Amino acid sequence: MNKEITIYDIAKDLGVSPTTVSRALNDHPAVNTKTKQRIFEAADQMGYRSNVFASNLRRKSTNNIGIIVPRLNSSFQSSVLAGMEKVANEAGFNLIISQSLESYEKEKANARSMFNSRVDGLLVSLAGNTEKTEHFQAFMDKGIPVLFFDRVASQTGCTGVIIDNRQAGYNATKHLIQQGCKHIVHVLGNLNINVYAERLKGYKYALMDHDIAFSQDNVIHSDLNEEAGEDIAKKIMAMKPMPDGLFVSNDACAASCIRSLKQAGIAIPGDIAVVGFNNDVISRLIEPNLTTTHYPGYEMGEVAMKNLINHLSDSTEGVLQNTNTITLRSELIIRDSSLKKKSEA
Amino acid sequence: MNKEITIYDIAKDLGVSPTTVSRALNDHPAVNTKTKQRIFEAADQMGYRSNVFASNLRRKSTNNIGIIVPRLNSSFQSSVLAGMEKVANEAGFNLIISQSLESYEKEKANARSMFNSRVDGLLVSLAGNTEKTEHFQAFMDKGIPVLFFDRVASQTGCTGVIIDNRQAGYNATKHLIQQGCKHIVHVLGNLNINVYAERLKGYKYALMDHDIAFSQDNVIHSDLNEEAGEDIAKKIMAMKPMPDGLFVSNDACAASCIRSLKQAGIAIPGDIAVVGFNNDVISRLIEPNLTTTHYPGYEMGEVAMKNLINHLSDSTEGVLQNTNTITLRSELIIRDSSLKKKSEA
DNA sequence: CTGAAAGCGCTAACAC
DNA sequence: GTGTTAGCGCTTTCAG
Repeated sequence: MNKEITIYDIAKDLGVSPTTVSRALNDHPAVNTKTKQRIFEAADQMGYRSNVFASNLRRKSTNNIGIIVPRLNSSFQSSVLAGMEKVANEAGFNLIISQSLESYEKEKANARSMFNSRVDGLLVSLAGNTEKTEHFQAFMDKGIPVLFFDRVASQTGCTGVIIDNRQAGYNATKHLIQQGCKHIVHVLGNLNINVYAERLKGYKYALMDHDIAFSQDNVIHSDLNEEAGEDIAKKIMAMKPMPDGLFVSNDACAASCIRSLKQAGIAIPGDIAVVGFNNDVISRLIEPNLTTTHYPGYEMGEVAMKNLINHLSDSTEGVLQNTNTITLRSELIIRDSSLKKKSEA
Repeated sequence: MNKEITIYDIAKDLGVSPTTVSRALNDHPAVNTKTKQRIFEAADQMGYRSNVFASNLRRKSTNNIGIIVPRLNSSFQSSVLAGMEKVANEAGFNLIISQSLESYEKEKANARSMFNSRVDGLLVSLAGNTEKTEHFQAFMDKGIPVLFFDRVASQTGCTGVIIDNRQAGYNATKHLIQQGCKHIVHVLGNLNINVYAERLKGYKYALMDHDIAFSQDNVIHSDLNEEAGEDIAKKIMAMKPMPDGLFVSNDACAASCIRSLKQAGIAIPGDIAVVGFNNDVISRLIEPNLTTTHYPGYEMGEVAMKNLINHLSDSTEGVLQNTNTITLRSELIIRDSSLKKKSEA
């Protein structure tokens, strides 16, 4: 393993001081263009690579941004990550990514590790059972920006990038009502997660605004995964007056639910109109095509990362901190799975 | 922003030397248990956090592993990442992740950046248009292990974790033949990518072994995404004797293709039997359910990461380098989309 | 425009 | 079992 070459080697070789080399390599303006040129060439030719640690150690800043997501293998989350990576990469930041697997304990451990790795900023989408956010306090105390996306913590003073889940839930429900549904079941995930809690509110409000009584019996809690779809279908078929509308907080689950219902001979949307959430690929392929809410994952990633990086590079620290919430546009996409009437909503 | 506290502070506070503190914190055996205890308590109470850079600078090793994938927002890749993250996290490594967006140039830039970040090891799934692998030479020269997964470079001496794509292609094709198909079209991606090249070989061999003539006209090159499915459907319907079998190298694309064909009134599998690849969620939801090859993404991630970490911790450097290829089991999952006969293959 | 010198916080010899 | 010392490679005053 041949030895790493340092700015000292270059300096010696060229008969200048290490300081000058350092400055040249960092494109400092106060260095003669010619000297710079020579230094760059030498560095290149000698196979020099900067030692990030020495530099970090001195500057007390990494170029690393930490990201904690509930799961990496989720189509929504991976879109978000893709958007984040693009922006970060272009701005010269590295991404350190970890997953909480929906566990508060793991999230805490990951946050700790990010903290020790001295990330310049942190982007978080909270785990399902996270209730407190003390594990991010250390970051705030040190002035390291923490920004939440999608699954946000409202208590903290941190910025969050979200969609208006309440409105989206409202719109989805209203659409079903307008299609003539009177008895609408809502399937959702952990209510601890703002996303589901808000959609539920939207669902309730929409019912209320259209004089339909809300009943806890029409709310089904679920893991919202593929397997859960079957259970949900069973539950629905077991309901005494079978519902005529179904609003599931996730496309994959809605799709698997539709499959089970169809297998049992129930017509979609004839017997039950179904609305999903996320606008996953699957919503366009299942039959009938699934009405859903377009959820801009990639853009959310871009916006969150841009915002974080702005915070970092903004010398007037804290000024932008006032931005509390950035809400992205989401949109109900109406397809066949919910169209009982020919007229669109 | 309050000052960071260091081992010196702890040392002073406790009247011991920084060395002892350092040793204690690293759980060095040659430190009195009592002293250790005291140091841990002090560290905890003073809010100490280790400075990774100083440590890295000294030790000349990070605990970072770099990962370069073609795209983050791919269901297969995100499964792989999830598997990798799990293993790495448990072993105390951080993941620095970037995407090449299928571009050789970006892959090169990302590799360079990983190199400068001094990752301890690198995991790569190659971009579509990557033909040379010189950009990883720097790693090899420095003895930094590079391990490829899924999309591997055969030329290098690096280990690769893959599935037997040729065999999988062979099995898929053979299955179609056994279902009575005589005219089978194969849809694939960039032939530059081993994965597609190998599957094509498998397809050819299967035809040959069953005395069906191979024709270039039956091979369709595609981006294999959702939109491409429609084009493919058009192309197929335009073929003079319409094919009776279709082997698409990706589920999402196969599914969208099935949808288009069905819309045009073509019966699946009656008129055309279809086989996909990947065992994506979608294969279980499309109608008819899609015959496909189970592609163990999560396991691939786990295996690749475990292997890399073994390389790293193995003091007998290079010994395990001899492992050239690790092949995971993949398996044809037969569903309705290809079942022309009642008897299974 | 350039350089000398100090130090970021940690660890690894080497001593005791 | 503990301490002394030196130095990892860089950046940053401060002084020319």
